[in-house]
Amino acid sequence: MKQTPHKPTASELEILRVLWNRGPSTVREVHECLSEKKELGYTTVLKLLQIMTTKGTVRRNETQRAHVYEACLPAEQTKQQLAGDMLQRVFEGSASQLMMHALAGRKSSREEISELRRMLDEYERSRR
Amino acid sequence: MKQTPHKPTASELEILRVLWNRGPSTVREVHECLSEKKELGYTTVLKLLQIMTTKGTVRRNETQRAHVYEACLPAEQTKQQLAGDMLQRVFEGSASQLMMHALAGRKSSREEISELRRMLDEYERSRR
DNA sequence: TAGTGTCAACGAAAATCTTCGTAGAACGGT
DNA sequence: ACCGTTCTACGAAGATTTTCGTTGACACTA
Repeated sequence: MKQTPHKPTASELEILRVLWNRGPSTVREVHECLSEKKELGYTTVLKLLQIMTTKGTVRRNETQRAHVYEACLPAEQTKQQLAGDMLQRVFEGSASQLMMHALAGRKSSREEISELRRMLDEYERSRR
Repeated sequence: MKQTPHKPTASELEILRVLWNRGPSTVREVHECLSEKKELGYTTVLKLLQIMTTKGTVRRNETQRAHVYEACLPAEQTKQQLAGDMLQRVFEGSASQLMMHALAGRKSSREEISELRRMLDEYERSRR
């Protein structure tokens, strides 16, 4: 048994995002949500959710006929894990490197920049 | 034929990092470099490099008996692609979200914070 | 209660990734 | 010319991911 949370695959992440946005949902609900963006079979979503259940990524409530799925971990925690993982694997732990490459190749508004500064201030304040 | 560069897998990324650090290298050199960190067969590295060659991730010079491999794209470009990809897939394009999650769960030095500020200044300056 | 639609379970195919073993070519020394 | 070493090429096994089709349970309704 692995105790550390599994790193979600690309497809799993799409499903997690739906669950984080909508809260606990049935397969049908998740499927409808994803179908808006891309073609995808109902049973494909079902299977993914079943696999994620065995992995412990999501849990389900079976009291209703249509089982209700829910992410085990809050969005914050998983996102943090993903960002931290990339930070290490790609940028050798340098957050400024990560930011620089994330900002490069996209037009960031002045608002975005000030938002980043504000977050830095806040982080620094809370972090002492 | 896909024109857009392939997103490297985890193993491919490890190899790319060696090539970026060392510059053009033979299989043996890459293998020795990776072996320091983890157990890995020589032919495994060879195979990976052969696959990456067909994918167009690396190119090789065959004039020597031991072929010399080299990354096709500079580190900057690939890292930027990876960071941008995560930015979209995980953080819906919000750079400040990405930054906060990257910083969370690790003790960042004051130097790192000022480095981030400096980087923002520079980005803003160049960006006008 | 027979028909229609919804649902989970199962299995399985196809694609991709990861890892090596083996065979055979090329080379360097004796 | 022969032997051991260093290489590449080939193939293949096992794991994981992604995608569905099919089946049978369940439930609503006419």
